[in-house]
Amino acid sequence: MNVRSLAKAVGMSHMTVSRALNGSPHVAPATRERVLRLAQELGYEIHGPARGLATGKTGTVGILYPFHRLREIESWYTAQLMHDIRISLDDAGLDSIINGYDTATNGVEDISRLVSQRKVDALVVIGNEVSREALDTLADRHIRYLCINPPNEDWIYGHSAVMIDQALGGQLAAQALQEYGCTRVGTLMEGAPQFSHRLSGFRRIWENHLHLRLPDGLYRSAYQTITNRIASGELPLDGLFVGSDVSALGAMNAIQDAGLQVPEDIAIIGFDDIDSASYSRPGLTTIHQPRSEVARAAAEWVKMEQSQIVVSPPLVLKPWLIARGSCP
Amino acid sequence: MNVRSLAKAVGMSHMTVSRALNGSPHVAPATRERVLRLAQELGYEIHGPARGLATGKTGTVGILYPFHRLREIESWYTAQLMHDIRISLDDAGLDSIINGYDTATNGVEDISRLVSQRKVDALVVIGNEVSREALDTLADRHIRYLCINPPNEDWIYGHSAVMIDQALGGQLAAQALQEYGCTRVGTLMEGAPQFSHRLSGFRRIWENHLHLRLPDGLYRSAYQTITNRIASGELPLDGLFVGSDVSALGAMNAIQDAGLQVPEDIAIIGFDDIDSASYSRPGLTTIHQPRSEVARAAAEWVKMEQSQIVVSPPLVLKPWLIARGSCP
DNA sequence: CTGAAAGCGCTTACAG
DNA sequence: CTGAAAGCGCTTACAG
Repeated sequence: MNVRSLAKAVGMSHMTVSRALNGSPHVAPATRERVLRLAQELGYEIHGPARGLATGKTGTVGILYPFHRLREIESWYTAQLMHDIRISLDDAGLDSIINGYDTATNGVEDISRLVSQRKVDALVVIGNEVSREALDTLADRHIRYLCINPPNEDWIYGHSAVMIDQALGGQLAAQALQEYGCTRVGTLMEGAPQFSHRLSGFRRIWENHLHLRLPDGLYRSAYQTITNRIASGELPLDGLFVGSDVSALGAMNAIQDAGLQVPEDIAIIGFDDIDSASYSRPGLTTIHQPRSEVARAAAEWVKMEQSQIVVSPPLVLKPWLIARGSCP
Repeated sequence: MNVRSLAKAVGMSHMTVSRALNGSPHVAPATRERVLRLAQELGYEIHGPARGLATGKTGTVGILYPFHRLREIESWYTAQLMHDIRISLDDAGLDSIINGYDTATNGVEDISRLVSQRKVDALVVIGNEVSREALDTLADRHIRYLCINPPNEDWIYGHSAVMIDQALGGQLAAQALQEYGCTRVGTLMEGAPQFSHRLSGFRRIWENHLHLRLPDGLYRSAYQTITNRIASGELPLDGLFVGSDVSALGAMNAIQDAGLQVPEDIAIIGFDDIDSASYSRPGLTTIHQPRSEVARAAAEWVKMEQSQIVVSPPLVLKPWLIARGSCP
């Protein structure tokens, strides 16, 4: 069943059928009606690749996230964010090819392949791990892309992006620990760029604090780091700001398993507000990243971008604090 | 840059170039070399839709999961399973379009659209929520599909499927509670088919038990149900088998928030073995579903299916118990 | 081992 | 408002 056989069934040329199917204004309303009804009855569905070949549009968007296959997708925040973006795109009538990119090589080929092969019309690139070179190359090749939560560096202002004010998030956490009456605070997080920004915001309030650096974002690394510190008596803190909720849960469990009380002995604040932040006991006080707003903005951009190439100025969204039991 | 311009650069017809690119044996090795090198240098990438139109293959697989947009993707198990499947397909050189299907309407159109539009070559349909009618229609239309964790009904044996022995999982949980010395046990889960099977396995060991039915798989429903029971003094149990880890975490928190001890007062066993089962305190004893094996089997099937349509007999994998602190 | 022809199912641009 | 021609970039036959 293709346009030609459908046209024969309707009794007109395949061009009229094509126009009717695509909602062209140059079709008599009665004609359109008949075409649509018969298409429905005969179960006609347009052939995507054929349309794609003729128009250059696929109706599909690529969603790329860090960590090709290097490690488990341990970041629930990313998983949930991708889901939100996919739903938003779906509402806009677009399908999503989801893929990972390798943060070790950060190869541009890896990232641009789906567009080069014309499997997608545009790219939504998630994560701080994307390199400036990769983005510049995408721009040079006139590839349509939107960065979600990209590096908060100055050069990002030349690219389309939706991002969260990471420094503000860190500052909110710092202010909260201050208000809770903490006197000796620490920070625990990876060294990647977004964490540096969270940290710099934190330092606007607390100039002096113990900083512990994590090798990665895994639960067990945070657990181990804190356990070791406590064992060697080197955790003289009453407040701890952790760079992600998963790490914060690891830290909180380590503290409790060592016989200390949260928040009585140490108050904890995480970052992300993933679902399980509310499943722990005590619940995890954390900095909420507005996921659905980000997703909505991404879908908006894709829709706009379909009519014209736009490099909109980066959209910066504000995070906020969610208070739960891990702080007094 | 298309095959023709590449052919001109190489100095031969576009057909030879096409053959070289596709690894046809009917090309002189030296010729192939030159073509591949120049393709690389000039940054030639094949045009996916064009190849798709000519061959009928897209190199893309659709992964469908339940709950189109009806509710949050609260099932981490499903999220992680999809990720595993995507990685396996990626290893096989296939891209993945990820989409949801609506379990309320269970419309076949909803599920078959990607294939009808030729956006994907095959479908991996996840979940117990798919209807027999939907699967039969897929078969009638000669659509290639594989069910992951489909209903454990007899009729599923006419379809390609990879599934987990749900009843065995329930039985393992029952045996464990028995070995731990529990005397009055209960079960807590939704009414959907896979849960019925888990329950039937459980009943092979325990004929008498309190059964509590959940309206859905959300954390808060389990939390609320248990909290209400305890408040009204109607939870005379020392062992509880919960149909999913998310619900089990809700139940465990409700029990602990009510001042009872896990596992001293009540032992708890969940189902799925999601990441956060090991983040809770105590850790959650649970039935492990072999996710990566399922993912690997799915990728195998897609590869086989590319050469021929096969309705392989359903593959049934065995779950096993993971002991953590929520049982004595 | 290599090439000229025809076609996959659509749409854009040009006629009427 | 409707139609005949040409083309999107590839590949599958069919020739040599």
